[in-house]
Amino acid sequence: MNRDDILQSLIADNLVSAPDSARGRLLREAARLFRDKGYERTTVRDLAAAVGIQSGSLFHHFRTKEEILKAVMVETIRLNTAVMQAAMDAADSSREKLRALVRAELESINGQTGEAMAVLVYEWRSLSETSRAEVLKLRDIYEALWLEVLGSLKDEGALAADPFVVRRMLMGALSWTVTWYRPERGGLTLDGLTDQVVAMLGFSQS
Amino acid sequence: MNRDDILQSLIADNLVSAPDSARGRLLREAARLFRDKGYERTTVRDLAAAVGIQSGSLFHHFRTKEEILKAVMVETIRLNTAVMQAAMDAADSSREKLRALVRAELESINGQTGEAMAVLVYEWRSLSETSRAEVLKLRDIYEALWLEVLGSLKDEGALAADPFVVRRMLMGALSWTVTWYRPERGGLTLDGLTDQVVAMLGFSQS
DNA sequence: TTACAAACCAAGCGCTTGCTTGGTATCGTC
DNA sequence: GACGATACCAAGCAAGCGCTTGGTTTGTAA
Repeated sequence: MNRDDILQSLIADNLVSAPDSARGRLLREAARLFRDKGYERTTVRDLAAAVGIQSGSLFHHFRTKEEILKAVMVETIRLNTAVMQAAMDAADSSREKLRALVRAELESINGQTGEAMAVLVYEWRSLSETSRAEVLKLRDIYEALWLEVLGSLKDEGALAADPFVVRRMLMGALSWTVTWYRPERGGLTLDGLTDQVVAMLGFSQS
Repeated sequence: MNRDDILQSLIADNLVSAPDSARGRLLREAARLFRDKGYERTTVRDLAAAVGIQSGSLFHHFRTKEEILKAVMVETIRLNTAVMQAAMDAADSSREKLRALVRAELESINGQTGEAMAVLVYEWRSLSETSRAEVLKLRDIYEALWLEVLGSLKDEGALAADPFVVRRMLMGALSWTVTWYRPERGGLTLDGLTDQVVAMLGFSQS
């Protein structure tokens, strides 16, 4: 099951919006604007202009501006959790599973969902208390995948540090790539970057 | 030369403001507010109230709100560059230097300058183009320290991955600790966390 | 063709924002 | 004790903000 099949299945279950729907297009533009200018600096007029409607018309689709931010985050987490689950299932050994997770997360961050992932990392403070709790709950599922694999590696003696700490460190390190990694202008491919991360952790390549 | 001596010397050179001066107190409160609510969500009225003056009076000390943000960032970088330089100089081997840098950066992020460090990481988008260039230039000096040590480790065969990539990954990982590391409620001390990071990189403790 | 809901527009309201202005204490200095 | 600089207050302005409103167009299905 590849990335596109997963997306289609999530769309069918109404868990994420189709990219070519009105809602999907707005969320994509919103993610881009939120990442580039920040949530607060992005006005509802900016958002409306990006999809070619009047600012007031936005509120036919979403009740508040914050609801747009929340939707960007929720749909992104849903998609990426599913993608990473699939990537993990496809791998056999713990080492390969780790590599698959790293690779998948780098792809999420630096690929098509990159804008939304950056929003997820940098704009959580702009969420209301209740929305934040909702998003955090979804992220816990995501997090559990990592802890499972890192726990196995620890048990196998392949990992020296604490799985919990390593997961957090990796999350920071991988998220941060969005600020500097530019695959288009530079020799380092996504696979190459994955190799570097795995090597950094002291795992030789499989 | 300890942290306090370094601070005093920087104050004497007018490179950072004294913590008990009017300017210093404002910058400290600003860092706290910017971290907690974000730069955009923090109003000049919030800032003024935090130091007990009227909002208009702020503009006697700073020309614009953005100048406050920039000052927070610039002074923080100056202090931390000096602290890390000292930490590095005090260590002998490359491995010890790396440990000293990790430990010093974790202390910057999770200690007294933690609020300002978080601002540095999360609020750079709120800077104007020109201010951003200025701040980035200062950060390059900071960055060079790391590359020096990581380069040595690579030459010694102690590091498998590319120093440049490792530095970026470490920067992300260490910065990210600000979102989850809570020394006050949990067994992990700063030294313990430093151990974990060094272990994660495959270096045994010295 | 009719009926009705979804999608959108044009206009603007009420409020908050960063910042300005004119004036007033407070202070060290000669 | 007069003076100038520094630090501050009280009031408010112009602009921009999220969001509302009343009405019009578009799409869909009987």
